[in-house]
Amino acid sequence: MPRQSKETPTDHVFGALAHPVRRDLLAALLEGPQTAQSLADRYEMARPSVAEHLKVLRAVGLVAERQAGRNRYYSLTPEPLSLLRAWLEPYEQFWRGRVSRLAALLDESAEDDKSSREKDSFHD
Amino acid sequence: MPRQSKETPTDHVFGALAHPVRRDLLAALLEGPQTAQSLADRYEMARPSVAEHLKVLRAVGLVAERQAGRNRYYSLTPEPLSLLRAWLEPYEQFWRGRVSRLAALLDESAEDDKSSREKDSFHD
DNA sequence: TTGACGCGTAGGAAATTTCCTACGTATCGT
DNA sequence: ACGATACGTAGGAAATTTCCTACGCGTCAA
Repeated sequence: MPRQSKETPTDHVFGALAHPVRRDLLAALLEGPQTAQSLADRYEMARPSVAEHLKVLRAVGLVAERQAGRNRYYSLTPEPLSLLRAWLEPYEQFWRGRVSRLAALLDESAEDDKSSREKDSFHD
Repeated sequence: MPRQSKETPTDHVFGALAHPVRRDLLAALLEGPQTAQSLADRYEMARPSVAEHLKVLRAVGLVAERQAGRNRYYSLTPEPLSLLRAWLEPYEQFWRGRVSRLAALLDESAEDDKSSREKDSFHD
């Protein structure tokens, strides 16, 4: 059964980044535009396989192509990664909340717990 | 062929986040600790399947378990997401660089490089 | 033009992932 | 103690992903 047709752009970005080879390709493109062949040589992978991965990256807008004669250069267009940053935000907020709550707890317990020297853990 | 045993913690985090259900589970845990059963009901999925996903999340440290009698509560521990933020950084830097380079280009006409074979310029 | 080269995609085999039911273990209420 | 409940995991079927070779199209250099 197909998963669902209810995928958001963020879902697609996560899907594109899910594969290590695709992340490696993005990292390689940080150095500048490359052809599929040069990328394939670099990763000891057949060119068509690299092309397939690049197609996935292009579908989510992480990569752009520029035709130059019979060569085709792929370049990095990292804008969609902002979706990833946006996805991250609630969790960082959660994390900050947890930390500050923990700090408050430590503060209180430091006042209440002057006599105790043991390393009591409070997560169990 | 198994891909490789050379996976970094960042690779594992990306792998854990690759599946929409697992991202949904994390989102649900933002509201507080939950049992596998309540999460399963919420997503119309069998409990063992949810348990499997939670196992993956736990393996990368995104989720913690707390036993309470015969119930087991899963809670969010988003620290590993900092790896994701770190991964993001070079791309944001790249993006900022591109923007400022474009601004510079608009400001002044640049000199020609020594690329003699072909014209190689940004046509944007 | 012709032949060599770079390219994307089709088609399919192999590996992986996902999700279920069935089971065994531990805990709660009576 | 006893049954009901919550849990994790095993085992396997189905879907998906990944990667290759083979092919056809367009481009460069003569």
